[in-house]
Amino acid sequence: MSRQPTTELAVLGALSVEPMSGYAVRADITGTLGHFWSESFGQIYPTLARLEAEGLVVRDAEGKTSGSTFRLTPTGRARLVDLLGDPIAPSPPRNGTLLRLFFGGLLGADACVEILRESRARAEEQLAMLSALRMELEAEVASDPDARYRLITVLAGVHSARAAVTWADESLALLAA
Amino acid sequence: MSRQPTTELAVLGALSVEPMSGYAVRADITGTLGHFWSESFGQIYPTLARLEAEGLVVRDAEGKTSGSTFRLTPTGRARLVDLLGDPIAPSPPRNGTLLRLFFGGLLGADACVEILRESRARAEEQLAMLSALRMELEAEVASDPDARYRLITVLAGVHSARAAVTWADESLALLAA
DNA sequence: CCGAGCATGTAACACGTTACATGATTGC
DNA sequence: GCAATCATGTAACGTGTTACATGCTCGG
Repeated sequence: MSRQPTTELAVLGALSVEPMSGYAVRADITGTLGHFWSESFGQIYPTLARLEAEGLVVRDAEGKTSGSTFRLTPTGRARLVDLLGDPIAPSPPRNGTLLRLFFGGLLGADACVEILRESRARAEEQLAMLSALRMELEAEVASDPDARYRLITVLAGVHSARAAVTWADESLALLAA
Repeated sequence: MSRQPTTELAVLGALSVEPMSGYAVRADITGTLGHFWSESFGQIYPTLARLEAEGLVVRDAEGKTSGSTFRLTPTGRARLVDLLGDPIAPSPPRNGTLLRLFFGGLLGADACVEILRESRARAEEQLAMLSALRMELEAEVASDPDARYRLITVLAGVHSARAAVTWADESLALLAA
């Protein structure tokens, strides 16, 4: 495996919006990309250090008061565009819920019903949250065409959550029959 | 992290259907659970060795002719049911395609359209494959009620693929506007 | 006899999380 | 003053993949 710079991509992407501290990068990623991406500090700080060493970001140290602010260099921005151009190998699927349901015969119908109900509830929550986000973004698109890209990622979540709800319902009906 | 025995679960599950070699376990997982699970040899063989040491599986060595066959012991089966009972922590989401699209403004609309078209094509393929599987399983359910559980996992894939197709279409329309 | 597929395993590596350690700043 | 949050980092660990090494068997 010739190295898959997904964390690097996420970090550079976050910094492309505006310069910020490592801590803020993490907050930004959990907040804004939260429904389809995640990073931990243990990844972010080493990555930032490496990016700094490679000249893709610079650190504006503000004395010793608060932490430093990382800013994308022109090289860094170019690198980001490069990375966005490369296709990302899809990660092998690993869905623990489906794995359990597949062997549902050993577990019993009641337990499976429970699993499905939980899945449905989680999906419904997601759906509500993302639907709200979707409306916000749809309003934003009028003034900022680039908001469409953010809207697209939210739409993916909406469709996926909706599918999960109808799947759970259909499956529950199947087990009830 | 108190250890997440997902591989163990998958291996025990595969062996619960019928005894087989490690090689066959891998083939079974890629074939039958392929659309929502994956394991590599590097995981399977060490796991089998450990399970054997713990007395959860036994190895029926057939001389030196072909490889050995692994069989679930009663303890192993009990352990499988145990594992199926435990809730599985959902893995943090990491969707590379959405990550790229989120920063689509830097990449350009044409490239994003290309990404969406590819996603759509992949989803359509999946949909065709799983729809066929679905029909097979629906026929099977009449004679074997336990086939419902396998059907449920296929339905999940069908719904998810369908959602992916409509999402891609909607997003393409958004970028065309 | 030779190549394809069956079969088993190991070693190196990549990736990611959790837990820990440490300290500054800010609002109550 | 104290708690919460901002901020930076490291170390240990778990988990998973890829690549390599090795040998058998069976059909053509």
